[in-house]
Amino acid sequence: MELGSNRKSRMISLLRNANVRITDQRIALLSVISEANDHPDVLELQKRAKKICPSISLATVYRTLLSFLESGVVHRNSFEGGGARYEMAKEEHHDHIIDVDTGEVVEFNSDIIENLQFEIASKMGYDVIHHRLDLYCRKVSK
Amino acid sequence: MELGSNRKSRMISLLRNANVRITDQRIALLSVISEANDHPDVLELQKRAKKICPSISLATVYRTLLSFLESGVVHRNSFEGGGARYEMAKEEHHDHIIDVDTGEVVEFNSDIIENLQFEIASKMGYDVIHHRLDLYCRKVSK
DNA sequence: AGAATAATGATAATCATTCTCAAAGATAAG
DNA sequence: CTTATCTTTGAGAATGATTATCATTATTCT
Repeated sequence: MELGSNRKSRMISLLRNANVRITDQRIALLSVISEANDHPDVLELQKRAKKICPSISLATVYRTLLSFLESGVVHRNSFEGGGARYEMAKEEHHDHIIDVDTGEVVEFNSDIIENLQFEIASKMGYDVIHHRLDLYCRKVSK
Repeated sequence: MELGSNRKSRMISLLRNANVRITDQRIALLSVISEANDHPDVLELQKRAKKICPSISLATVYRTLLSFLESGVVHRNSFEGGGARYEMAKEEHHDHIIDVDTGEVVEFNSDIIENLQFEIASKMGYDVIHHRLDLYCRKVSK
């Protein structure tokens, strides 16, 4: 599979900003993550990246995800059962509903909850560095 | 170390309720967990249980924790970094503040947040099966 | 282009956890 | 209290996810 040169140059400039070398595997992975609207795990990301860069190894996927994580480009979600799942970092924080039957993930956010968290932590003498709210749910049978 | 017979018989009756055979390792583990007011991991639990039942193996700790988990006697917390940490199940749900510097865990609860969660899930067509809210925090430097 | 430096692929190592199975222990019936 | 039955245990192997190692290859700088 070929990557549109428009998309490709967007990936390259993102990588330049992150101050890392431009490689085919990084372009492929970044492209795949930014294209995804689900929350794929490492194996799924490798599978998708291979369509663009067939040689990409699992080690490189892990390494690259870690560096993306550290530079704040992606977020890592460690839900119960199975490995970590990744998504593009977004401006506003959000939380997750995980469908316990299908593994599907949907996002939501609540400023009220968010503010209550900071209030509670503050009252107890803490600054919140980061936080996670996961709702393991089942679809309501109508 | 010897277990007071008072404590011991309390453990035994808890185990009888759970409908499992009474063994020294189960008595030891249950005693250690119900005594703990921190959130120990598996290795720490084995270490503490060994003081009461020196022969207890890691496999048995894992197995027993799983059975306690399934019968609802304990809760398992999978915080970031490191293995799962356990605590006695309590009547009311609570959430956790994890000190990112020390690993120390403190509990809190907020009915308002709790209710908002259910409301949000419901609005999106889901029933909440279980949920977790973890605040990774740092102590405010005064 | 060539030297310097960083990234890659393959695989070994690590860590947490679960599985396997023979031996030991607990429970139930006589 | 002894035997027969069925469960649990301990030791170590197996698994799954992730990270480390290292020689080879690719990227960047001059």
